[in-house]
Formats: sequence, structure tokens, C-alpha cells
Amino acid sequence: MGRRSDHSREELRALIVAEGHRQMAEVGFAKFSAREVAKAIGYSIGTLYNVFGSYDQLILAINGHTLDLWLADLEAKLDSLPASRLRAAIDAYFDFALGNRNAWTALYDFRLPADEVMPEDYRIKVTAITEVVVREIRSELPTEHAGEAPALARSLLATVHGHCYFALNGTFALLGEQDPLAAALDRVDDALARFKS
Amino acid sequence: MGRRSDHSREELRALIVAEGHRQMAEVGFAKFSAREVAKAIGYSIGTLYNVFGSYDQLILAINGHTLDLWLADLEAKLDSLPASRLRAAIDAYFDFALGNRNAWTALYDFRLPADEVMPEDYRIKVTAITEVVVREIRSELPTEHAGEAPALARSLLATVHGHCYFALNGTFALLGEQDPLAAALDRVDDALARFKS
DNA sequence: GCACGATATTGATCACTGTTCAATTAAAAT
DNA sequence: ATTTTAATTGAACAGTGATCAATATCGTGC
Repeated sequence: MGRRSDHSREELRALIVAEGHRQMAEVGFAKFSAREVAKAIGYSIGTLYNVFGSYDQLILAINGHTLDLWLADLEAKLDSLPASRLRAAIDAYFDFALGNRNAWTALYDFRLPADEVMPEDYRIKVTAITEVVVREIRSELPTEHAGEAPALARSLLATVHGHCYFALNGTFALLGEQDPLAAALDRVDDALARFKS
Repeated sequence: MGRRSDHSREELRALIVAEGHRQMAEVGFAKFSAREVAKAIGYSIGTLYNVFGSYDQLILAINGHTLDLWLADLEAKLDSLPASRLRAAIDAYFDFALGNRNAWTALYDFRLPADEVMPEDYRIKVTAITEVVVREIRSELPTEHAGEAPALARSLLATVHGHCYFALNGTFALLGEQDPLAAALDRVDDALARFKS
């Protein structure tokens, strides 16, 4: 066959990413297969490689889509008039990870080979999620400490990530931790206390 | 061929794990291959499957060995008369992860399929590392709060893990964080402050 | 010494994976 | 109508985890 009018290049890209994300959510990173994605949308494996160039770039596109969904989810929950916006953001972090186990975990299962560079648009997506946290932390900090918001946001992101990761991978269950979210919230409170009084 | 006198079953197991760990450290989880391990020690792929039963069990054995090394490293550094033992433990956490990138990361890259049960000896290894942290945290806590040491240890383990993971996978570099260890230590101090005064 | 049973080891075989690329098709331009 | 350009294919390749009948070796009893 040749040129097919039913999908522009852009549409095809989006179609592959959407189906890829669906399958990633279903089977997880370890069992994900590019061939299965091609089969599901009625294209051949070769077409996927023409569009994305490599398996790694396909995964990056799928993970990028997960980041898009994550950011949208985060901002939606922040717009729902919560008592504490920072607390809502952490709730949302856990919610999204637990509700999108495989897709969220794939964000960290995948690591770009050392010789490949991360696409700019992917960096932007990661940064965008951080910016949301920076903003909320800054608004919770005394104004004289506003400048420390970015560094604190990075650190608290790592803190929440660690709790969320241990909740998902079974480490917390193994250690008898019943309420990972509450533990994460306590650590955030502890960090904020440093800047109050 | 048949029985070979040069290796008992136990020795062969240890040989495979040692070489497997070596290769895991060299190539990482994604590029790890059981066939390559077999080739390196002069056995066939079939023998590896006879000894371990499955790929997953082989990985578990290798990761178990990494946990052994990790615990030994941790305790050695705690025995070196440090000013603060808790701080030494966190230093050791980062040291080991940074010095054993691929092997350490494989601990989290691998996830047991839902239908398989984690071997008891693996659970014990994970718990053993936690126990060390519980002990050091308890000794840093006012005696009236000693009972909260286990929960706090789990939470701080997750906190340090999150910082360490972001340091290794490039997230912190992407976000401009220069000193992940210092950030982790700050979060631990913040948490301990909750129980003082 | 011999034969037999128990155990260890093999590697061909299978189904699958990511990856490549000459061949083919169809649309657009001339 | 012809040529050019772009899209699509799928067979082919090298690699993977997994299986298992066949084979080789050892230990033991006779």
C-alpha cells in the first residue's frame, strides 16, 4: 500500500500513542510490545518504526502522554476549591499513581540509553509538573522564604515520590505501613515547619 | 555430559549469582541476559533454568545478593565510629546506590508477577535493612517516642529513597538540584524535629 | 568389574521480541 | 499519462526467555 487518506501523519502519531498508552496501562512496562500496538490499530510494525524511529522514542511518546494526563489531573483537582491546595496536590499525586499503576510506573521503569538525549518537549512536561508544586509550596511559605520554594519543592517531590513508589511496589506492605499517604503528608508538614514560627 | 565434580549444587548456585550480579552491575536490568551469564561461567542455558526454575527467580537471587552487599556495606560504615550514626546511615545509602547504580536500580526495576510469591529469604533481607534504620532512629528519638521509631523509619526510608532515586535517574539534574544528599538530610532533620522539645 | 538407577547437563526447538529495509502501493505533481 | 514523492508493508535477522527429550556422568549394590 501507499499513502492512506484516513490518517495524517500527526493523527497517526496520536493514534499510536493513545493505543500504546492503553496497552501500557493494561500490561505494564515489562510486557509491553510495539507489535501488539501495531496490530491493534491495523498497521504493520514497520509503520511504527517509520513514525517513531525506535522503540525508545515510542516509549518516550507514551510516557509523555502519561505526563500530560498527570498534569491535567493535578490541575483539575487543584481547581476544585480544596481546603489546602498543597494537600490536594499530594492527594492527587497518590490518586493518579494508584489509579494508573502501570502507566505511572513506566515513567520510572524506562531509562533512556546514555547516548540518547531526552527530547525537549519531554523535559518541559516533567518541569511543568514540578512548577505546579513550586507554586503551591511558595504560597504556603512565609514571604521571606519564597526564594527557597524551588529547592523545597524538588525535595518534597522526591519525598512524596518515595512514599508513593513504596506504596505501589509493595515495600510498604512488606514493612507493615498501613497509610503511606498520611506518612507523606507528615513529612511535608515537618518540612514546612522548618520555615514557620 | 552429566554430573560434574567441580561444583556442588550449592556452589553452582553461588557461582551463577556472583556472575549474574557482575553482569547486572555492568549492563543493567534492561540489557541483562541469562544466556550471557551461562556463557560466562561455561554452562548451558538449560542448567540455569534447572537451578533457578525461571528468569524471575534468577533475578530475585541476584537482587538478594545485592541486598546482602548493601546491608554489609551499611553496617560496616556504621561501625566506623561516625559522629552521627543516622547521618552515616544515610550517607551509606547514597554511597551504595551511586557506587552500584545498575545493581541497586535493578532492585526496583524488577517486579514479581502478581501470581508469584516473594521468597521468604528475600523478605528477610529487605526487613534487615529496615531494622538497621529503625535502630538508629530509635536511638535518636526521645525515649517517650521510641514506639514511633518503626513508622518513622519506614517513612524516612521512603524519603531517602525518593531523593536517591531522583539523583540516579536524572530527575534532580533536570530540575536543577545540585545536592540531593543534603536535601535528604534536611528532610530527616525536619522529621526528627517533630519529636524534640 | 559391571550394571543399574539417580542426577546433572545439554542444546535444538519454540514463540516471541526489537529492528531493518528493499519492494510495493497510492497519491500528488508535472 | 507519466513521473515523482511519500506511505506502508512484511519477510528477514539476531536476540530473548522457556522447554524438554536425549545424553553423560556419578554413586551404589552386587
